Amino acid sequence: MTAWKLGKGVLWMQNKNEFVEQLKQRGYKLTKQRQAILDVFMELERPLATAQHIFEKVVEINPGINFSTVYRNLDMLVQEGIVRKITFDQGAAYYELIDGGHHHHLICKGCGKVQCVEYCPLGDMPMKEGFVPIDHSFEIFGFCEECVRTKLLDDERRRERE
Amino acid sequence: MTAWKLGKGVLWMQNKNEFVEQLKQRGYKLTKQRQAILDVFMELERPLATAQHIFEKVVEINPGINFSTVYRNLDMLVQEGIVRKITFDQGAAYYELIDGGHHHHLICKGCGKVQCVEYCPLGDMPMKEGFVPIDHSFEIFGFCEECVRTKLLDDERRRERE
DNA sequence: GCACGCTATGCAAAACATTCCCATTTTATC
DNA sequence: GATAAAATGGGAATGTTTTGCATAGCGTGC
Repeated sequence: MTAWKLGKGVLWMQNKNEFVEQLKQRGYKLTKQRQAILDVFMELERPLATAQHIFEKVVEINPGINFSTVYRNLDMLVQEGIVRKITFDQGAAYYELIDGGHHHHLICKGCGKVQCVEYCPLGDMPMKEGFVPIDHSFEIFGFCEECVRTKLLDDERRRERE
Repeated sequence: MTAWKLGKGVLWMQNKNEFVEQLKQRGYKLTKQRQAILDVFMELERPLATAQHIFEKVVEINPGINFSTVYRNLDMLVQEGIVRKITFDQGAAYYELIDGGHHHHLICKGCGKVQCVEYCPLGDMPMKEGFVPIDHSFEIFGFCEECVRTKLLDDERRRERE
């Protein structure tokens, strides 16, 4: 239901209103900053974004917004189950909208491209007796088709040189 | 083959020598600091440890060691395929010995206890055409048996109070 | 429309993990 | 023991995230 999945403008706004209603009902105030952050999430061209990335986008809509505000609202959105926070490298955390769909990611070590996969391992996994799973992470790192081609070419050139 | 898995003292040292040989062969020098770090890894009581945790343990063996040295050697061990680095929360990264076995983790959100699971989802997952997987992460968060009991009791008490 | 209470924001500083630089020390080799 | 190369210690720098506090802005009741 976000840009990179459906690309249907109408739905976004519908969803934004839903979100706004949810937030109001839970006692949150609707500030310009929050709206800007939600807007940015709705229009992300890639599934995952860092706080930095989101901040940069939000600044375009609402110049003068502070980084703390972005972080505070990201935390809030995570708390409220609207956004998922995932970390897979030592650097910055990534955030993504939870728009009904649960999915995992193929992450290219070459170009950084992220693709979503529908398969979820939790069903196939024999759960340990007594352990109650709440959440899980599953990310696959490797090389996408284009990068494999590039890499193979590079390796070939390197061998020629040596 | 580490303490928390087999608990057989003899094996550790055997393995340490193996490691040391491997490192020497690859052109690394055997410093006191490196030995201390390896020793610490062999004796970890839990599978996952942060750089901070490792540093603290190493200091006991080799006081005066610097944090940079620990980080540099952790990087080296990861590079050489002796240690795996995993990140699942925004804080510090975790390190674990790769002692032949590939496994994933059940991480308790209550007490922080980490249990290893042998199941690996990569085989069951239909891989996207053209993508070449190199590495992956799969961590399950939830509550362990003890914490579930505690949590259930807590919830009960809370309901009684309200 | 206005005042009020509470929440959210901006700002600056702190906290934290990690990396980098460089002078000095240590290791392996001869 | 001398030497070259590699590793270390120390401290500063970096990048991300959190925090405290004064001020501003939102939503509610009048």
